[in-house]
Amino acid sequence: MLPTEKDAGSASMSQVSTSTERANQADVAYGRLKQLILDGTLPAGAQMLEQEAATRLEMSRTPVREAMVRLRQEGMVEIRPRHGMRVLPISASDMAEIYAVLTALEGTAAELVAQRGITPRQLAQLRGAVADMQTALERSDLKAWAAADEQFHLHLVRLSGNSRLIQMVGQLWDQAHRARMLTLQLRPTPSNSVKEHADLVDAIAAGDGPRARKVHEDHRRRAGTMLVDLLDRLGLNQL
Amino acid sequence: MLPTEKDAGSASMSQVSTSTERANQADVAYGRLKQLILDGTLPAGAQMLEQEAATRLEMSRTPVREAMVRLRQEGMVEIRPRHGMRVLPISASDMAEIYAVLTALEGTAAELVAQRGITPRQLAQLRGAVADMQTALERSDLKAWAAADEQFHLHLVRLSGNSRLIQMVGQLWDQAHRARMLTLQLRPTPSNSVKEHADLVDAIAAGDGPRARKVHEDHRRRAGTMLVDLLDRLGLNQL
DNA sequence: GCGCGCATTAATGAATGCATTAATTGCGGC
DNA sequence: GCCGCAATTAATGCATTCATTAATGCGCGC
Repeated sequence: MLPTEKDAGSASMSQVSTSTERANQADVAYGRLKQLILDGTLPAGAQMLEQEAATRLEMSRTPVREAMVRLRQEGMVEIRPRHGMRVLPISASDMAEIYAVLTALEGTAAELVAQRGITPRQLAQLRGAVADMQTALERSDLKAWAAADEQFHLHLVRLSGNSRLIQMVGQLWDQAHRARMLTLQLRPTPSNSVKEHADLVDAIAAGDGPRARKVHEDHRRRAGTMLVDLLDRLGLNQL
Repeated sequence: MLPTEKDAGSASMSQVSTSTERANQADVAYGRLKQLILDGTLPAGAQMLEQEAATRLEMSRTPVREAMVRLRQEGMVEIRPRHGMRVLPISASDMAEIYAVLTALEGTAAELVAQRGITPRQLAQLRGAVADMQTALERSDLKAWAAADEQFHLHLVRLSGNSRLIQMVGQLWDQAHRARMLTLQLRPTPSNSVKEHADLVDAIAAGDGPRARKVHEDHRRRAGTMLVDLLDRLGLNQL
């Protein structure tokens, strides 16, 4: 399940029907609603009734409801009878929670990748993403940096080969996505980013699982702490 | 969200309607179907059509379908058009995957608990579960041991206070539950179990986060390895 | 203006109906 | 008996309908 164009900008690993790749209406609704949330069209706290969504997506309420149930299970929305779905805001404490779990999961992913070993092509992919990050920073293009950063992490987690870990990480990314994008221009320049990622790639290339894990956990922990402090300092509680 | 009687034997943190605690039919269907899976009534590979489930649960297909979608998202079943839902079997490699993620998450939970500190009452709860495990082992009652073990882990993860971590761990527990129960009488006597859990409680009581994490990760890693080896050795691939 | 009670409205959960089509069955030919 | 094809059946996805009831609006009294 690779991201399609529909998922551009998102690390979501959408679940689709098992038997065929023909998208049913529920899948369409899920993808469309999720996109609205991830790209900020539906901001934190926004509500949308089943019938509104159905009208907007030009389908009946049945597939829309299924989509909303799925989004609820992913922690993206809450569903309140007579109020439809409401996009769950992300507070600083949510972010702390997300990053605590992400640190554990991605650290494990890094360790698994190092243990499994990595092909030259895969290594080139990771190094390529690091190079993209460097290029972006030289141009002071934070947006491109974020995209390259995301690409790096996506490759990394995928390489772990643990489907459950991949799914869970994807879910957390989606929950944090909007807040990360909204704070992108507010955060300090990630000047150590390139070095940290490169160190991780080195540890992986050396097959050093414990080191890869530590390097990556430290990286994720620092990023999380930075974001949480930023949200706290700016009093941003509903992103 | 505490386990209700309906969830006895399961660590599932079921998601219910937000606004009221009045269970709607979809919630009922979800709980009932999940119970059938967890208690082995619906074994690995078992299929159940929407209409069969609807008939059995004495409701229409609509809430049944929602329940199946939720179970699918939790990794408990797959849904194949015209074949209904099928209970996903757990293989040795699935178990390896589950335990790799559980080790990461529960290790983090242990660290969080130690960092947050713990009340005397909470400490007594954990020690109580350890004592229950000891009592069960003295009686060679593996079933009681498993229940006490599960209670310990449930307390531990809850005490982390990280709702996302709690939900994810619960999901993995549910996926592994049937396989763990089915192999309970096949596995070696968990003779180090009491000591390992007691060591963990000591680390937590001492507020030693890194130590708690390490003790618990080692514990979980060993348990996972033991189970995976057991499944491999016995050629059990569809539990 | 405010609060309360009643009437009305609308959103949902669930049931039902329908169109689509995958799966099964039956038949004929070899 | 086996295979292929056509007909039939049945499971699903989806749309529509209906009953329930929470939410809203309105009117009245203070």
